Amino acid sequence: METVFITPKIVSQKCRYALRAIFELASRHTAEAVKISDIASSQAISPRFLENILVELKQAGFVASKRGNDGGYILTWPADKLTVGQVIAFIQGTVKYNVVPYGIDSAKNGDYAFSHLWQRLNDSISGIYNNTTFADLVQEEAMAAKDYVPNYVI
Amino acid sequence: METVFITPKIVSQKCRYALRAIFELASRHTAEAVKISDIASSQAISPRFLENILVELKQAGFVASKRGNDGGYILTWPADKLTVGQVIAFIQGTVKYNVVPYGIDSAKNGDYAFSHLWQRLNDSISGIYNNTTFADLVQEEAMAAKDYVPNYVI
DNA sequence: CATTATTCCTATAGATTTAATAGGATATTA
DNA sequence: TAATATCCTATTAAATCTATAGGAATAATG
Repeated sequence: METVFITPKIVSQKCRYALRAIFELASRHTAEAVKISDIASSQAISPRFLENILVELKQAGFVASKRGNDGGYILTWPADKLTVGQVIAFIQGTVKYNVVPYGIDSAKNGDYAFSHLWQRLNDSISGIYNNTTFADLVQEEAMAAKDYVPNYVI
Repeated sequence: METVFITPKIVSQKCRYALRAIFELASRHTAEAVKISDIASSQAISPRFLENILVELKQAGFVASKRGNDGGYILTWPADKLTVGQVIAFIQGTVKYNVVPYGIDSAKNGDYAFSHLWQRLNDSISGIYNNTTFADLVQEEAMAAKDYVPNYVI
């Protein structure tokens, strides 16, 4: 039940909230806008903090908003086309790294070996991020929560 | 030459210094103790900062030290038995995570799907960390720097 | 048109983490 | 005993992260 993670905080709290918010929108297969307060309460996020996050997600084009009485947020992407990697990269940003090419004397002892290690690590993480869509997550959650009924043909 | 990493600071500066210090010890195939100042200059690390790091690495048992005039540090592990994962876990610490088991209604919508995602991510990262030894890194660096001559049998 | 409910924008505060420095104690060798 | 190096503890400066807050803009409703 308890797993030890070798990598603390690979994804920030803010980023996890962003993912949860989009997940929440994706899991409600409705055309109606969902209010911040609804997302906040069902995902246990501070409403005021979530507000800022949603504004950012809107500026990135992941969600659209409607103001006023029946306001709220909707997902602008099809859930099976939006990956967690896109959201994570937007919220946490990316880092540019110099990868030392093979066959060249590197400046410091270890530059090549370590840059290659970090690159392999990055490729592995990116592979997971970019191949996980919100549709995947929603489907997985539905199956786990047992409210998934497979399409048997009788 | 420049690669974009989706995960900023997956390994802290301090941790990278620790890895570099051990790499430096591993790459010098000598029984003599290596001084902090030597490691610091060849790896471009602040000597005073490195000092603290090496004391920690000693307490973890990765290195041993000798004080006084001919003092310095030596590696206590065989380089092909020590992985980067062991060092990273010690320096950065680990995080315990609740993994929601399959088939149970989770407390919040998404708990299962996300905990599974984080677990896959952790497994992937751990796989790389725990299968990369310092001997691997030293060999890779030697090949890249072109001072590696393969053992051709003529 | 006023009211109400909602998102939007900007600023800021508090806490934590990280990176680095510093002083002096301790040990080893010559 | 002098010189050189590691050892231990404390501290600081900067950056980052999390969260809160005030008030502006917008939309629906009666």
